[in-house]
Amino acid sequence: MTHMADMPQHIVALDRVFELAGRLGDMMEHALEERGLSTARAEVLFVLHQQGPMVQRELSQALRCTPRHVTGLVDILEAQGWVARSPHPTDRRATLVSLTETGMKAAARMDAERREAADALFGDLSADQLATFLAILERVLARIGRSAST
Amino acid sequence: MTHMADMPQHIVALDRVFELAGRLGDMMEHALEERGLSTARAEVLFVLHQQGPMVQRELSQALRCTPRHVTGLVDILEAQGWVARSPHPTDRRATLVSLTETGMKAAARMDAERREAADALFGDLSADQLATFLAILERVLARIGRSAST
DNA sequence: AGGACATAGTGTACATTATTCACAATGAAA
DNA sequence: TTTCATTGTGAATAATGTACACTATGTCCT
Repeated sequence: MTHMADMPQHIVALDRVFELAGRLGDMMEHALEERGLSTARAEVLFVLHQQGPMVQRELSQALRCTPRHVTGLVDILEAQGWVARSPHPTDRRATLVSLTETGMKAAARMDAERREAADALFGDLSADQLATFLAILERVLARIGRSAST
Repeated sequence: MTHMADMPQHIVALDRVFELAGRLGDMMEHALEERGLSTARAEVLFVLHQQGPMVQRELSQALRCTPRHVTGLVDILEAQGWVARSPHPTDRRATLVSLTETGMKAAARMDAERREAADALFGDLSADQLATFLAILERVLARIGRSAST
């Protein structure tokens, strides 16, 4: 049974990245579920807030899930009043999904909270430290080839 | 519509942590599913490899899931030959779960691959860079209070 | 010893998330 | 117009994980 002390720092770093992401993810999930949102449904709001109204097909590509799943997500979000479906102006097959007033406010609010969280976590680091941290992240990401999430 | 350039570095850092963890998680998941393992089931092997044979109740605590779920996970892992159930020597209610020879080899192999991956990702960083990176991760983790995963 | 109470594992039922496949309605191209 | 592609959705299914009830034990208390 090996003890922590033997661990090369690379592995510790890898573990810590997972641990941090896991904990942050849990916190996010918990915060979202208090508003009746799942991660996937919140992501819909996020994408719509960032990129504006969108056809379901585009949503499915942005979320990397099946069009069928988008139907389900939008069903719930619509029933809860976060988004609204409207007919596409030129293509009568397609459905345009846009944020309602409520959805817009919620998305803006969540975005603000995200910024606050980032500030609370990293805000007191020196510019140098943050730059190093970020540079390493970018470097590692580049190494594994970042195709996802643009 | 704001552009990337406006983003404070804190937020970029937060995003990159998620992006990195997400991509690494996807890679892990993909590697695991080639061996017929899900993340949860692989975690069972991981825990057993780290801490030795264990009663299902302990597994449920280590994995932070319900005892009922452990039953299901062990059912599959046992059917596939990764682990074996044996009666607890003193407590006849409990079931001891241990790695089979196959499971042991697989776990050792996966552990080695994890180390290789960590080395491939962080191996060429200077000691200073790695130390800074790690220090920031630890600091941020400490800030949000690390109760999970020991 | 006997009884009260906690604990370990599992059957049954269920919720959630996400996928595949088939299909109707519509668009686009020949 | 005929053909083919595309959009969204119904129906069925798979994977994960939970809650609750129940049996078989262990433990503790007089």
